[in-house]
Amino acid sequence: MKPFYITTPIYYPSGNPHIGHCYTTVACDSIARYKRMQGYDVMFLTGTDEHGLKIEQKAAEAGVTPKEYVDGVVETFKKLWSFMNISYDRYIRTTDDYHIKTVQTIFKALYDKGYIYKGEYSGKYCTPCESFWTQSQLVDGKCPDCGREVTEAKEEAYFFKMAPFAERLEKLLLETDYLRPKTRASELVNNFIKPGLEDLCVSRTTFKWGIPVTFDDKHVVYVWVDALSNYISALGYQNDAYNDFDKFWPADVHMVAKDIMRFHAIIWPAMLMALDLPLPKHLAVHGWITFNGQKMSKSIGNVVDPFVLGKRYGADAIRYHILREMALGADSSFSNEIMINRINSDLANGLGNLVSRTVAMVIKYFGGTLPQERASGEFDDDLISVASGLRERVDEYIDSTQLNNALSEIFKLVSRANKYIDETAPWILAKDEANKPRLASVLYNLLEAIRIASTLLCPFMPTTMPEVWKQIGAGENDVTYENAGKFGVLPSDVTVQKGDVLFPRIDTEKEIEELNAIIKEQMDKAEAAKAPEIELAPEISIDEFFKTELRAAKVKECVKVKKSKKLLKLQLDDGMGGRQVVSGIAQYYAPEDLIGKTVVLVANLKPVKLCGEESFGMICACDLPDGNVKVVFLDDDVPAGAKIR
RNA sequence: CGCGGUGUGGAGCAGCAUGGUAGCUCGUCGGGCUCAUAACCCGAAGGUCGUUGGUUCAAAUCCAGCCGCCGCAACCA
Repeated sequence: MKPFYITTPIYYPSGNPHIGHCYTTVACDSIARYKRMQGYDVMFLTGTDEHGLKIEQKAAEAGVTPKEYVDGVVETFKKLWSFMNISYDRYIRTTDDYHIKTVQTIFKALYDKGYIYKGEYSGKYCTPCESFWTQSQLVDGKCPDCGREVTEAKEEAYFFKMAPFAERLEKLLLETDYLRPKTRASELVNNFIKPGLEDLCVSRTTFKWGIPVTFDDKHVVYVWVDALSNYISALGYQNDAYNDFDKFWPADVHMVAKDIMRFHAIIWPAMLMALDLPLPKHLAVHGWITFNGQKMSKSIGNVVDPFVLGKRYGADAIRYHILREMALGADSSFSNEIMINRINSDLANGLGNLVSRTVAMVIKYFGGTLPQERASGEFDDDLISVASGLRERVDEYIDSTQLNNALSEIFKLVSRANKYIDETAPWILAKDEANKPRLASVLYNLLEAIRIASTLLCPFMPTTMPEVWKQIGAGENDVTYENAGKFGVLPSDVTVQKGDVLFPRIDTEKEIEELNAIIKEQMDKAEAAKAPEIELAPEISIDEFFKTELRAAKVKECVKVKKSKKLLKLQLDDGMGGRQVVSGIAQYYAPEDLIGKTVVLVANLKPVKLCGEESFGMICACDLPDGNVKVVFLDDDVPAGAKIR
């Protein structure tokens, strides 16, 4: 049997899984099931990436050890996967012993080969939090966690050399079909490879919740080497837990969402190159599921809980919806309306109703068992050709990871079958005993179309399709991949069975109302949860306050900084000869809104250069809860330069 | 002039590497049918394919400029 290896990313369990995790996993699951059906020996891997500072902190907040904390979240992930009927073959946790062993071995090997070296990591450091932050992580130039001052600091760290792989990476991205869709390849090359790849910091000394570096116990392995290696450690690379590496590596498909594309398109291949291992065949990148056009975010509270939806409409309906809506690469917008419409029109009205009316007719006209006599007729050929060519077309879409198109192709057959009923009008045939052979033929053809469609749909909706088979009288041997390519497989005296409604039609208005109520409740909760999080910065003395010199200033001129989206350049009359300030408020104020206004200037701030423009100080503004920003305006009779205290 | 994507009937999308009657799903309206989950089938309305100019017998499709939106990079409110 030919091997087939497919992976989801390992998810970061800093919170519970949402519909986005669900999408990647369901997509991989459908491909894995399809490949198994085709006869491949499939390895489908998913798991969790359990180390890092954030987990350490989350655990501390909850008052448990990091391991206890992740154990809990992992439980929830596994519950969801079982609920969504995910058929993973292996679940890797980066806290598993064998994975730790592999990571340590890899780290050492890269060090011995000279690809990892000891250097210094410099950045902004918050002493109380013992954390390094990058410039962009800082909030108001302060520690994003505690709001205190950060200092320029250096720490010892290990680095992974990226430069040696630049050329090969560029080729991989531009000249092979590794990246799917390929449209983003040039973006990656232009932004990261051409300017020169920076060496990657691969160890930390500032937190402990990670895999120790064997030859330097101050250090733990930082995310890259730890997390990405899961794809090979899970096969037993450099460990004794499994022995599947030779069989399954290189992977056929790594599927990831676009936010971690970079790591899988650049860092992971570079690591493999350094280890002299073959590269994975494909990296399939999908977009985000946006909610009513907005990015889903826990803080907004619009995160869609797959449990809630699944319980209402069934796991298969959710699986179908997200797979059918999501095109490779592009974002897809999720809304309750779209989902309910989709479920109603495709599953209830299309497929479910087709099965229901066909089975009902076999029972009504033949007591449930078709007679042997047949008569073919008009319209048969077209239906049969659509049905028997379907498997081949679906295969192609699966192999290019276009699941939405695969589904749409299958539903063309469903539509064709519904039309065939109208064309042949079985209820009229039934009126004349002489037409019984023709009638039997029509119904048989319908059952066959349903058999083929449902066989090919089974990887996508594994719970419901067996129920379809029961109703149309298809046995286990009738619904194989092999038979999905043939017409005329069911026995000619097939017996059908009336069953439950497969996909109940959803009352759109009522459901939307109820779902909106749930969403609103969630958002309120998120809002409420936010409130207690407001923490004041540590107390300061009045002397410390006076270190900040606030002065009134008049806005004389104001223009947008061309190169940036957020910055405005202001010329201020500060009563001291004037100065230039650059302020990040272009998204909230047009330049003309500010000219002539009196604002609060922080006058003794260290000058900085932003997007090439020098800024001498800053102007004060308020953050609003909705994310908006309001500049603090003074009465216009306050003279420029007046000191504020 | 940082990099890239995108702009097609009310909504969501396909078509664009190989120019030649603008297509699909949903929605709307009209009709048909009654086997079926008020489902199914047929038909119609609705688009100067962001904008300007160019190439061409012919452009949604090729070229150039402009505008809008999105993402990455950048970015102290």
